[in-house]
Amino acid sequence: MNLSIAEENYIKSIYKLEEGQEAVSTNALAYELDTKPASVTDMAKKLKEKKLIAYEKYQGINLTSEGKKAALQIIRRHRLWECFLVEKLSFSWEEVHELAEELEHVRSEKLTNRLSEFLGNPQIDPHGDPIPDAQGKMGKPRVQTSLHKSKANRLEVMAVSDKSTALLEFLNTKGVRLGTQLDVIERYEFDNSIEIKIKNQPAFTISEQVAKSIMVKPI
Amino acid sequence: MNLSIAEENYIKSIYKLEEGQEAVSTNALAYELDTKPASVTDMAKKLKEKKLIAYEKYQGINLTSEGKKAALQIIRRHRLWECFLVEKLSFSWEEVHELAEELEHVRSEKLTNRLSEFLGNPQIDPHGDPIPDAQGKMGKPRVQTSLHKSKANRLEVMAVSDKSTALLEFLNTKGVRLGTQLDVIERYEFDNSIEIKIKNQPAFTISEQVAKSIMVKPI
DNA sequence: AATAAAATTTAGGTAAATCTAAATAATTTA
DNA sequence: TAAATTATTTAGATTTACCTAAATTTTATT
Ligand SMILES: [Mn+2]
Ligand SMILES: [Mn+2]
Ligand SMILES: [Mn+2]
Ligand SMILES: [Mn+2]
Repeated sequence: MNLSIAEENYIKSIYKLEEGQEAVSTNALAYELDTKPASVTDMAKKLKEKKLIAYEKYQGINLTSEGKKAALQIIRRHRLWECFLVEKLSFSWEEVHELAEELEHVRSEKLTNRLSEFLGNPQIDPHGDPIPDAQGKMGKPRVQTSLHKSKANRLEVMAVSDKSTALLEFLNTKGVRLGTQLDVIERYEFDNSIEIKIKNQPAFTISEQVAKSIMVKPI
Repeated sequence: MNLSIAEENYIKSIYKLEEGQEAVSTNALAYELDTKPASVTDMAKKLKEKKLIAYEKYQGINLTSEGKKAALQIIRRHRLWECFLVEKLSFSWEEVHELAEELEHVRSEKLTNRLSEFLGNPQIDPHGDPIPDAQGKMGKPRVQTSLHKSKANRLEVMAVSDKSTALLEFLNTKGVRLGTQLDVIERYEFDNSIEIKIKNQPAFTISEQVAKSIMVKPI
């Protein structure tokens, strides 16, 4: 199955949006890919033709097992390149997503596997996301609780689900990175903002949106 | 100037074919890019519009200085990725050209310069070709003599100008690599084949075509 | 259940990068 | 130099991946 770059980007986005949901809507996919719903409908027909998705008019989209396999390969490449950029080329975690967005489209199993080996077969990427292995098997995300939902108050940062440069830069300035331990000082009901504190640093408040992006586990 | 992948491939090929020639012909470029002359004419109009080439109907193509600058950036990326693949991921010299053909299109100066640094700012790639620096300055190829033209008989292999997998694999089996020293045993006039010998190995004969691809310097 | 609103699809484009076949220009050969 | 050959360009399609505007279907709201 030879996929174009556009097709790969669709497959990857469908995989991401499918998580938890029963089907991916045309509008959601258009928003995720920064394109128009009409374009999504066009592509849906093509991907159905290629048996990568299940799709019926007005019924939303699901990956077939073929499609899932393809998605996992793309995600594997994306996350390995992110590791490479951070660990070997000293990029910061907010810089690597965009570059990996292009590097992920170089389709060579040999390259992918050699890269993985070169990096010591890493299990998680710079944002805390698990990396599928050569067979496409991916460890469950180690945490499924966001700081927003978490009940506990002594927490460790395990992953960041929003990869936007702006958010990751914000977290940099606040000293929040993977492995950071923090205490919840206060949860404000009226806007769901949270005041948190990292040892030896002044406390600060984050919005609901930020709290939803920070994945944590209780210490 | 934002170039598409197709435009970058054209620019790179024009740069390559321009060497020595006064202008690049439509047919030569079509052959190099494995496309049709009519497509080349179309693209020539577009690249002229973008001021990357000088082009008049029936007069052939030349890069402008803008175009040359672009070409050198692409070549820099191509050759740095080839180095990476060979030196860090243990690829063999015949495997890297195709992969670099894709990796070269990831346009990020920061990535390119970090990669160069990571590799120790290499000056030549795995095929013996010089790597342009960040400013686009490239050392003259260290040798311009092919084994075919060379007069001397004790020679060192400095580069291989044909990057086809088949030729490079052939050279592997014969023990010819960068730095290999060899003696010319005999030059056969009737077909321009050459019998050569590498120390401690049986002599063997190469065709004119192969001899033209091996760049050498006298020891 | 009827109507309004929202989501999705269809119809009919466009732009990029190709192609084939035909026309034209340049070059070579006789 | 006229004819033949070769090189190049033009004309007219095709495919991919988009788009806008209009039509249709689904879902939510009276
Ligand atoms: Mn991508
Ligand atoms: Mn990531
Ligand atoms: Mn290329
Ligand atoms: Mn090379």
